[in-house]
Amino acid sequence: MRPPRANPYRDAWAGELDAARVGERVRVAGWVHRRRDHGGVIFIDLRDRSGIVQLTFHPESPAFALAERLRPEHVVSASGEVVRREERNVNPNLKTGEIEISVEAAEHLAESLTPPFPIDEDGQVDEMIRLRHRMLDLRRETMQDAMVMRHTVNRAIRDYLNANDFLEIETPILTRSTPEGARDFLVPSRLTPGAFYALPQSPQLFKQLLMMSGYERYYQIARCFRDEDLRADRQPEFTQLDLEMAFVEEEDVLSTIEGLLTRVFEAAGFQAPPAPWPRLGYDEAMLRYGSDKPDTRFALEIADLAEAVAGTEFRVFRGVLDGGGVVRGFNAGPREATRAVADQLTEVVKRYGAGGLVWAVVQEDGTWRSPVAKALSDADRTNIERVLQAKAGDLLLIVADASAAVAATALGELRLEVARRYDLIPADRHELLWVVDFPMFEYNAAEQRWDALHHPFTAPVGSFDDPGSLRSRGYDIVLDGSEIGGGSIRINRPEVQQQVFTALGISEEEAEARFGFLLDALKYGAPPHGGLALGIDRIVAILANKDSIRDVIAFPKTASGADPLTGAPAAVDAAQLSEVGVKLAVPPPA
RNA sequence: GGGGGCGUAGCUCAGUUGGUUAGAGCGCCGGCCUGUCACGCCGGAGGUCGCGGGUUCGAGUCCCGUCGCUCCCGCCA
Repeated sequence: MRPPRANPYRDAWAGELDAARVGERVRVAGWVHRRRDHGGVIFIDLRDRSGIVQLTFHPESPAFALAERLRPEHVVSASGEVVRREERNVNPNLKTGEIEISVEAAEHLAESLTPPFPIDEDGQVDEMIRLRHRMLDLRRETMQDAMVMRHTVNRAIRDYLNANDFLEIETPILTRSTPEGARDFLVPSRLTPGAFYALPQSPQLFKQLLMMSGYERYYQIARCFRDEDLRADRQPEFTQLDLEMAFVEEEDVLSTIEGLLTRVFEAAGFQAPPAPWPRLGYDEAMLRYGSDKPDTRFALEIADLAEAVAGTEFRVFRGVLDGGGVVRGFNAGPREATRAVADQLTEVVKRYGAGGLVWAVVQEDGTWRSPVAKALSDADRTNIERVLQAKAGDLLLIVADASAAVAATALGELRLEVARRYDLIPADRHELLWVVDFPMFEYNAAEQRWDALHHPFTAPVGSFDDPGSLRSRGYDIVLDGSEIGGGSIRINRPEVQQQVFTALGISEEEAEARFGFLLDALKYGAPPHGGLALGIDRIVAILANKDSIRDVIAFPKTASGADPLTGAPAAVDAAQLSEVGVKLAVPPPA
């Protein structure tokens, strides 16, 4: 860090002092991190953003009386000589451990209540308490590191895109509902009582309009809002790098993002695998990994077993196959599968809708230890072993289900569970890949209609005569089994856009009412264009090795959408409601 | 909307089969201490056992309800 401008508070960063400064007089300022009072000499670890330095107060110093009153988190400015510590007093655990400041004068700038939890340790404190006192939580080194990491990522993004002729343009926060599929946050309009703005789920339509307006390359680090239930990796407001390019096809966007993320990784201190990264078809991803965001840091690949058991008499397999279902499985490797383990693994596949799990351990004599050992013929077992490349001791896990999607998801989650349980995920490696060739639509059986898998502005490939066979020009980027972004080449012809709306069951009138402005824009010369959005919170969480994106957001919400620091959301007074023309149908919260 | 886990001192936790006055470590306060760096030693304060109800002679402990936090399913890119 550059030296701070000298003023009455300080002229040096605490954490950057070193032996080269010995003999100089410096002034530092910050918070009391720890205090060690030896009666005759008092040591204060002074913390600022740059780190920690030890202040030494001797009894003959005029500042000694002040040091006796200092307590953790008090704010103090101190000046004195940088002195080299005697050899035996050097602290090798401290960056500034070779020196200390012998304080000659100090000013007590602020006192502090006793903090509700320790600032100087990295122990697990209840998250509710951390969030209620977030200003203290953010003082902790691990949180400062996370915020710096986030800044580093944002800066690398801006540097890269600015250098590649992108324009940073802001789009509205008060807008109208965009059809990303999630519930909107609504803001009542005072000037048009009874009407509501929606907070953007993404800047999707605006960035497309910007392409049509001729800006060609746009980006924005954009706040997005979705009123859905929260998770460790989902907040009601989150941040995306939103990006769009005109006159491009898939490969242009993908290679731009590969360059960008390589740069971001480098800035964060990680080596990204060399680009281009693998492009994996959606169908293949679902078959081999049971997921549209496969974690390829470990193998455990899923294989189709329909052929292997084509001649089976085993009722479960026979019934599923005859009914058009699938039988798939994977080799979990040499595992000691106790009854308890098998039960727990079965629970996993059941949670995702599968009827059950077939498991088997191949024994030294070639027989199977398995509940279904007797139900399967020698040929069945031999064929399965061949496809799954089974060796003695291997645990084989098989799911049969009428629905290929259910079997895929169940096995995909089981694959992750096995990897976690047996510690098969290398902690120090990062894997990036693209998933491409998504279906354009998926059938929503409950509502008896087609839904867009991506969003309705994604360019389709194929014939609308069979909506289920249409592919989209969409792509997702996956990091270590987390979807960190996605995008597509968009529709740039109005008649195609109308076809998609029709296929989705959106009438011309409704399309006109909701997205008339987009359809209009398409009629005035829309260039081919496409782009992508990256989830900044998730990327930073992975790079900072945090389990929850809350740990990389300065002021996040709890799982119930509340902010314990400010008390949001909160009741508002009657006059405010009246001004915006809103009457409550429920009593306001206390 | 559904399922799991958790809630005891400021923090992290222990608390037996339901049994007297609810404990520990850290932190805090006071005293001592001139080379510590998780300083040390001595002493002390600090509790609506989340909240409400019930069972019981007696509830931190059992039951019912409720609130909050959290993880997951649904939902959501």
